[in-house]
Order: sequence, then structure tokens, then C-alpha cells
Amino acid sequence: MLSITLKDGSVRKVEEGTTILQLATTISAGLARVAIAGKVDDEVKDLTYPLEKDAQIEILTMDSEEGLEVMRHSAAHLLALAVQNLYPGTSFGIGPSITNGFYYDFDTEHAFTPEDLEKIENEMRRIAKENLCFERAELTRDEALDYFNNKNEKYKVELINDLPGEARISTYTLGGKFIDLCAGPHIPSTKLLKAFKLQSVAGAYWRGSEKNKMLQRIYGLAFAKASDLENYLYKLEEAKRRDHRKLGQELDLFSLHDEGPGFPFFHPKGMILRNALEDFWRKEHQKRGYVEIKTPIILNRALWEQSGHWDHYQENMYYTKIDDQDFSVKPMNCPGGMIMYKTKLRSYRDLPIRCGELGLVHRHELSGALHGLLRVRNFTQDDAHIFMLPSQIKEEIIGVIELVDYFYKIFGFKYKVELSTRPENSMGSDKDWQTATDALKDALDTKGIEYKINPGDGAFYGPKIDFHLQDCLDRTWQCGTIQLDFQMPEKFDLTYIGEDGEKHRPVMIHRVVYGSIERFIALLTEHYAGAFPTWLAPVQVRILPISDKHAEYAQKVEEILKEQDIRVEIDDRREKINYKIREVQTEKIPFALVVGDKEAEQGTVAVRRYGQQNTNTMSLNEFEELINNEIKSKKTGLEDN
RNA sequence: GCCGUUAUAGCUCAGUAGGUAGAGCGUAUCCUUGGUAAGGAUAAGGUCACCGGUUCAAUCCCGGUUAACGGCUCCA
Repeated sequence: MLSITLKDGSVRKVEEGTTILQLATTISAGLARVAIAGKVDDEVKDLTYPLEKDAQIEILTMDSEEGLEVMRHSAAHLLALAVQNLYPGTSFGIGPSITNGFYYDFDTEHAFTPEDLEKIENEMRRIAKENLCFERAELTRDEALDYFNNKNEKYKVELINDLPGEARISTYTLGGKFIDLCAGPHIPSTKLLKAFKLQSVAGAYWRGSEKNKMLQRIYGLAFAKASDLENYLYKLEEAKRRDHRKLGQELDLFSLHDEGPGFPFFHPKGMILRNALEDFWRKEHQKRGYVEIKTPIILNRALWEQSGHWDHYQENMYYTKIDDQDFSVKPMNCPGGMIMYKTKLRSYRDLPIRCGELGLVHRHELSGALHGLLRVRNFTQDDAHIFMLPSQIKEEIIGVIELVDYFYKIFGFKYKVELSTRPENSMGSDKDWQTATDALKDALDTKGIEYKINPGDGAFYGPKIDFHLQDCLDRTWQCGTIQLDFQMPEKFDLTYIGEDGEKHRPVMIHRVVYGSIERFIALLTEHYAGAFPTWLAPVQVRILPISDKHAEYAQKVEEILKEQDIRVEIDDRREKINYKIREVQTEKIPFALVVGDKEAEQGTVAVRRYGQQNTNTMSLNEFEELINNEIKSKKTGLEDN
């Protein structure tokens, strides 16, 4: 008899060889009906898995993330079977579960169209109803190779060849005919697949490498029940409403044109946002002992050779010639910062030097990668280079971490932290890289910050801490970053005079907080769904006179507010108040002030906030106080933020 | 860069099974002076993305280019 410990801590005795499903049945018939798989000592197994030894077991249902994963992965097999039925001769790649669904990669001459997806989805539904079971089989490597070689499944053969020697090779048969290489586990039967929908087709390189053939990837959504799927589809629709590309156009913030792909045009209202962000940035950096510089956008080839960009960053740079000499448009601000450092002799007493620069950089991104303001070809980095003594490293990194946290909290952003280590095409010694990486880790650990390690994702000159923010579709974008660099100071022979009167090498940090002003604006737009907090709102107040008679009073109110640097305008068109209210709402202006006879007589304003139905009549003084406090606090004024 | 889709008025979109186009919103002008999400009328606005081919005739069919969109790769 085996002792099985269940999730609630109770222990059951069962015969050896009892399957997980049988175990579930002994717990309750209801549980057995909705069981998807079982977790045996932290390993997820099929329900048909026979228990061999004492273990902790949890029966997984679609209520858990793990159960959903098993179901989504099983849905991928269903998709593969449907494609095999409809398009014989297709070769199969891989078909994992992903957040909210699954995908499967196919290799076929036929190019899948959106109409095909409908056909395939119908076939999936037809098969699902057949109540097919997933049957597991274990094969030797030779058997598996034979089988998939015969079927001309070259991708599966490649996968098998790459499996480690001791690996158990398993296949699953679905409905007796479709056999797929797979470690499992799967749901017991296709009838559990109900709430799914094919989403899109996209190209995807085999094994994610652009050196390999591009396969066709079909994405699908899958949920435990239909209402979950509907909710998710609704959420997607909502997300589209928040999309910064849509809102950017509607709110007249920026535009992109054929004449400059990836080079955004900022409109007057977008510039107000930018300037507000930059003003705030300057103020906070001055407080923290930063100075600000501006370095040129075009610098000569020799500089980029010295910095290593010519060797390590060439395909991302733009080039030009001036009087027959090679020049390059800067993709990063650091070399300019190096030159600045060297303009005079530095003492250890001068360090740390925190040198900020709102620098416009240009990078040649692949055309297919461009995406609104989130991925562009020129952007302004809120950069700074901190030159310091080796003994100051930790303190300075912590200072930047705290600064980033301070900024993101103001905007109400949640963020994720990643630590990226040495990439392949990089410069410097392993020892320096190790020291730098350890310093970053140490700072993170000291602050007690959770982080994920991204192996090989560092800059070519040093490891980095990245801060990632989420867009409205849950994709994450790198914004802040802290990069520790021993290479540039070396390459540029930076020195300071130490206490001993000798020359020493300073250490350098590259860091950004917003990352790119453009990207940050995109994320802010989505985060606030275009309803910017008052301190950022391009127009903060719009005065709505009831009729021409009130124009004079409206102008008086406007003047008073303008004197306090409040961004205010009057809608004096001969339209009805309803119409003006509607417009002020669609433009997401934080405050509408309705002024008519009553207000003009009493020296008041009828205040209607964005997103609220009610009006508060108050004296102009009271309103000034309200809005000034709100601007100062940087709050949104909306309850849900 | 690669795979797929798309491109018609300032915006959102319809349309012509090949005979040079239409709606709503917006804009302008006029009427309406109206109290919290759309008052009415009239008008202006398009080389149907660009280049080429087929055709008596191309916005529509074919080829190419460019850009956008969804992914892959890459990255702030």
C-alpha cells in the first residue's frame, strides 16, 4: 500500500498502480469529473499515471493555472490534428501553451488565410465533440526516430536528436490516428476543450532563430469556460480603446508618416506632455545632485571606433559623410559623455559626477519591429552617466534604483526588474563582467527587490538592471535601465587624481529612468487611457460659456487661471452646452467650467470633472485651490487610479 | 529583415462583378442664444498610397515599391 498525501494534508492509503484518476474518484465523483491532470511531488502527470511510490498529490482542475496550462497545451494538439485532417502533408513544429492560450507551428506550402482559421476552428470543434482520448506511449530513441523519419517529420526528428541521452521519449496518440512527440501531460479527453478560438496566423522562425526556416504559427485562445473566453475578448476590445496609437491620434498628441517611418512627429499637445515630463525630470535630478549637458547628435567615426560601437553596434547605426570623412548619428549618448568628462582634470573629491542628458538618439530598428511610439527609430533618452570611485558603486546603484522607484510610483506604474548578463558580442574581461554583475546583484539584494535573470541580454559594454512596464495588451517594455560599465572608462582612458596624487580609473554607470520619453508617453497614455492627470494634461481646463452673453466673464476666468500657468481655453462656439460638455469629455480634459448668468453674477464656476456626471459650483478661488493642489500632488483625481 | 494581412475625404468606413466614387463624424458659412454627452440648413474636401503592366477604358485585374497592422527576430 502507498501513502498518498493530499492537498489538504490528509493521507490516503492506496494500492500500488492506482491511477491518479482512480485516486480522484475516491476523493469525490465531482472532482474526478473535472480533473485535468495530477501533480505528483511537483511533477504534473496524466490522470492515467499509475502511482508507484508514496507521494504528495494534488488533483489539478481548470481552476488552477497549472490545470489551464495542461488544457491549453492539449488544445494545441487538437489544432495540429485539425490541420493534419484538412491539410495533409503538413509538417509539425512545436505547440506549447502560452498565456491565455496556445499556438502550433506548421510547415506547409499552403499559406493559411483568416478564412482557413475559421475552417480549422470548425474542424477542431467537430473533433473535440468526438471525445477522443490522449494515449501516452513510451518509445526508445530508435523507435521514435524511425517513426518520425518515416512520416517525414523533420522537425520532430530534430527535437528527438536534441533530447538528452537519458530522456524518456514519449508520444501521444489522439483518437488512434494522430501521433505527436510530446512529454505531456494532457487532459483525459478532447470533450473538455470547449472554450477556444483561433486568433491569428503569423510567421515564426523554427526554434526562434532567423537563420532557420520560417514556419506558420497559428495562435489560439483557450479558457476553462465560455464566459472566461468572452471576458478575455472583451478585455482585448477594451485594450484597443486604450491603445496609444489610437489615442495619440484622437487626442492629437503625435503622428507618424510615410516620410519618416519610425520617426515620430510631436504635435503641440504631445509637446506639452513631453515638456511636463522633462520639467519634472530636471527638477528631481537637480535635487539629487545631477548636472545636465547636451552633446552633439553627429560625431565622427574615430569616436565610435574608440567606444566600440563601430564594432559592436554597427547594424543599428546611421552613417553620413561630412567633407569626405565618415560620421555617425549617435545611437547612444555615452561617447559624448566621455568627451565631456575629459574636458578637465578630475579629482576624487569631484566624484561621483552625475551627468544627465536628454539626448536624442537614432537607431536603425528593423522595419517590421516599429510600433507606434513604443518602438521607434529616434527617441530621447533621459540619460545620465555617473562617474565614480569603485567604493561608490553600490551606493550609486541604489540611488538610481530608488530614483526609478520614486518616478514610477508617481505615475502609478507597477514594474518588473530583470538583470541581464554578458552577451556574446561584447568587450572586456570576464573578471570585470563578473565584478559588475555582482555589484548589480548586490544592490538589488540589499534593496530586497525580486528580479529575473536574463542570461546574455546585457549591453556590449556591461551588464544591466532593466525595469519593465506593461502596455495595455500585457506586453512588457523596457523603460528604466542601469548599466554598470568598466569598459568605456578604459577605452577613453578616463582618470581622476586620487588622494595619493596618482591617476586612477573611475567606474561608470549608464542609466535612464523614463528610458525613452517617447516610449514612456506611449505607456502613460495606455495606463491612464488618455485621461492624463491634471499636471500632465495638455489642456487642463476648458471654460464653457452658456451663451455669447457670458463671454466676458469666461475671459476673466481664463485670464485669472492663465496667470497661474494653468493650461486653459474657452469654447466660445455658438453651440449648446450639451454639445460642449460632450466634446470636453471625449477629449478627456480634466476640468470643464460651465459659466452662465448665475456664475457670472456670483463670481463662481460650475466645475464638472472628467468622467463624472455631477457638477460642483464653487467660487473661483476655491477652484484655483482645488486645481493647484491637484497639479502639485500629481494625482489623477479619478478614484480608480 | 522575415511570414501573413491591409491601404478609398482630416477621422471611421461603404462601394464599383473594369466605364475616374459615397455615408457618418469633423471643417466652413448661415439660422438657432441654448444650463451639463450630439439643434438645423448649405457648402467645401478624394490623381481611390506610389510606380509600371494588361485593356478602347484600371480605384477595381496583374507585377513591383512604400507604409501600417498581427507575429517572429531584435531592442529604450
